[in-house]
Amino acid sequence: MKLMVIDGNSIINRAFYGIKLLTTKDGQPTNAVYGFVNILLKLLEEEGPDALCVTFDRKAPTFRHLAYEGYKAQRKGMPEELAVQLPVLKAVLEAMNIPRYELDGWEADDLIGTISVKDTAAGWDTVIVTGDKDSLQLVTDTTRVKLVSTRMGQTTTREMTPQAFREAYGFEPIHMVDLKALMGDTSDNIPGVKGIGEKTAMDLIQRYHSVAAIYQDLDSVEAKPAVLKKLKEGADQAKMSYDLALIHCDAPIDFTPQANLRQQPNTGALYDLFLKLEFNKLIDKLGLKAPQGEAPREKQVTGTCTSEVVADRARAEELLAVWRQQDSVDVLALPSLDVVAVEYWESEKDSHAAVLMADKLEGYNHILKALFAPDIKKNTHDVKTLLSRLLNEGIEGGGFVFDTAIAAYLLAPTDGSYELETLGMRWLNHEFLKAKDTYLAKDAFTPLGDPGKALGGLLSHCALIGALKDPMAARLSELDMDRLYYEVELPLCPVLAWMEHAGVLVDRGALTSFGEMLDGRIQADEGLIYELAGEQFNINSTQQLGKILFDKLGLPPVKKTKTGYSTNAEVLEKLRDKHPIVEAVLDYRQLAKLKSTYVEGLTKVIAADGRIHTSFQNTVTATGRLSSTEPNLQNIPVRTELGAELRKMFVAPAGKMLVDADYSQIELRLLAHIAGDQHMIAAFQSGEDIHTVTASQVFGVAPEDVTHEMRRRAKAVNFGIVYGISDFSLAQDIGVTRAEAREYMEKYFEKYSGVHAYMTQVVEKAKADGYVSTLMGRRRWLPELKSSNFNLRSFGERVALNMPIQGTAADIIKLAMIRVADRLRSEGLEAQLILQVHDELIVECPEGETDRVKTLLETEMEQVVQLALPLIAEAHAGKSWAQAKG
DNA sequence: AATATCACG
DNA sequence: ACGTACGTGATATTT
Repeated sequence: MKLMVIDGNSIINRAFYGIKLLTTKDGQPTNAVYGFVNILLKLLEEEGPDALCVTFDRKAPTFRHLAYEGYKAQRKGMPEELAVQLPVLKAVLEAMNIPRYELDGWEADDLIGTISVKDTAAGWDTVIVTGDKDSLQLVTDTTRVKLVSTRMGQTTTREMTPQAFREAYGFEPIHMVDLKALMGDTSDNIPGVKGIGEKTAMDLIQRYHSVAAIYQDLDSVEAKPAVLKKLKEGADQAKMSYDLALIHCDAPIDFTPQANLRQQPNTGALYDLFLKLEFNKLIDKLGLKAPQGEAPREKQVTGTCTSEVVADRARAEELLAVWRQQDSVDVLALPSLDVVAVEYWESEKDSHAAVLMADKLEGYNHILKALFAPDIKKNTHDVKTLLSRLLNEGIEGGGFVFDTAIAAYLLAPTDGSYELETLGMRWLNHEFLKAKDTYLAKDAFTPLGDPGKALGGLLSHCALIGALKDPMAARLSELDMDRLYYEVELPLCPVLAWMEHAGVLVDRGALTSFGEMLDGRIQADEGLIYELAGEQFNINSTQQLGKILFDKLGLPPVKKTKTGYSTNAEVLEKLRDKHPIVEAVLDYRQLAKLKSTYVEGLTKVIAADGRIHTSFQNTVTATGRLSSTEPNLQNIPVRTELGAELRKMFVAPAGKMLVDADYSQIELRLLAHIAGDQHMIAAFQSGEDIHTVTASQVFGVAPEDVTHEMRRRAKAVNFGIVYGISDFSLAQDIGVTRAEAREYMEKYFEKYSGVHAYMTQVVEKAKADGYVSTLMGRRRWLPELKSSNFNLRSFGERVALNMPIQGTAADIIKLAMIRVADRLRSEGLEAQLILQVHDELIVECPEGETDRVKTLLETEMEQVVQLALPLIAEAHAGKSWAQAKG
């Protein structure tokens, strides 16, 4: 029979430091508990013990840095985020019916020792699970130690049996105490003998086995005179350290292994706990169910839902008429649009769902057109994607009044994914089938799949949209995001869908020949690099490149990454003069990037119409910006001459033009406005170049005497401020000393005192409120600000500075897009918005509309909001993106 | 799946 | 004393 005893404090510590900080949606940290439970489950599977228990420290401080207050024995220096998780872990253990041992005045180690001794006496084997090496002294033929370490979420264990121990240390496990007595252990506050380190101590214990043996006849000990002297002087320290290191196996606890036999967990209690902790994966993995007796909202969500598969045209028309009378109906469609579920609520409780299927309905396309017309008000999940797909089928959808995906995004913009089943869990405490297992499964609605199950999933998710709408809408109102939601985010969706549908024309031939030119130059670089390196290798492998540059050619490594040498452009730039290969690698890198990411990447996604149709993501960024995927058209090169060539490949079709309008310095202007800084506002109102004005202030010279270098540095300061800069990073960025950088910043804050005041005030307010927000009320929650981790907290502070600015710029251009699209349409222009690049809009229009479009863009972009200073947008037209960029 | 790099605002 | 700028996405390599 086998008992597993876990060192609770040690393992929760390892879990805490080994797993990145996780929190629930209200900011409660959970990573240590999560890690502990996972380690526990893994070990149970690995060992399959017959009995199981966990021990915890309750020991008064031995030394200075341990604090003690009643039962809450807590190491001083134990971060708050970890301390609050201890009681949670204990509650989880209780729900799992795992016995716990803790005793005032005793450390977890002592309890473990006592338990292992009693275990052995009872004829049981013991497995000790801990992260600390102290317990190794307990290893015997019947007691093993599993040493656990957790890094980057990965847990590894090392098994210590007597043999393994002897191989590792060269003496018996019991003499671990003696080793510690000599060498000490800072983490446990064991002083050891002054001046004796690991090497000397190991050597002594390997030869003499114990402290007692060494001190019994110190004169006969063979060692360097210096060591002997230290031993002699440290006799008291050795004795005391021995006592400290020795695990006491006589704790007064009532223990029999039989009392710790494995028990089934209390699944109801565990479910409740894990739900609160948002351990949804664990709930799934353990197959936990809600406790009996309360069926949370189940009735309301799925209980009285009747459903039908619409079989004929007449019935469809009948339903369409009913839906037109509803305040709103819930709609959920497959990506193919071949199956669409529509549900409406006949009363508070009763809902009816209809399923439209392409292969069961004549005139299906016509019915979809009617359903998605504006006179039927609809709620759905991810309306932008739906509208985009509808456009591909020739249907212009409208009448969408609520989108659960966008609502979830505005309420928690850092969550990253907003799957319906996850929202169901978060908002309704109810577990739903997963989309991927049902209606989005492979072959879901074909006989190859499980059509019944697919339909069930689709209907429950459709009903879920309806159930989520009210609580989410209420929350949006509560947080003052009504206008942002209903007047910005929702109306932007059709605009984005149209942009995706329109796409941008690409000159495939030009792209191909550009690629061929690159190929030639890449091969030349390759040859040169191999020759200079004296061998062939994979230049794309940073590891192989590092070996060549720093090992073989002996260049000085500038920086390390966690896997080896850093070889990034910043490093290579510093090594440019040291060896001709460096320049060749830099050139190769640039060319390879252009070839693989842009020439090849873009060629792959040119559609049949010769155009590229990106996807704009509107529920991704933490600040409210859009992002662009498959392909990303928001990072097409422009900064280098060669890269900018690519923009010549984005063209207007015959008879049309591209018009590109971008905001001038929108983020700095917003900083001036939000901070209410009179000097910066005045600087912008004067119409002078802002970086030159800043340079003249910081360097104390007249604007006309500002040199190119001064302007460059001032520009870096301006940008840095928006990002929450430090003098260190500014110095690094512009290549001056830290002191100089600090001086620039001081001068800057002297002049722009409003900006300085804003920077301190916004962080303070964020700490008090727990969030920051933009001009239009977009929020980002900042639990990081409460962290005891300096880096994390500092990050939170920088985000608090930056998000209101970047986010307000995002709000503004989104509203501008809606206005521009509205006006283009209402004025009967053929012009079409096709791209957005954060502060830049691109329109394709007939040549004859060019001037009107330029003016329209500039006006709408500038007039979106009235600030304490003007917003400036400038438009240019051309036959290609390169030309239109101005 | 994680890491390093580099393209953009 | 800490460790060092905000927000994205794609590619290639390595595990």
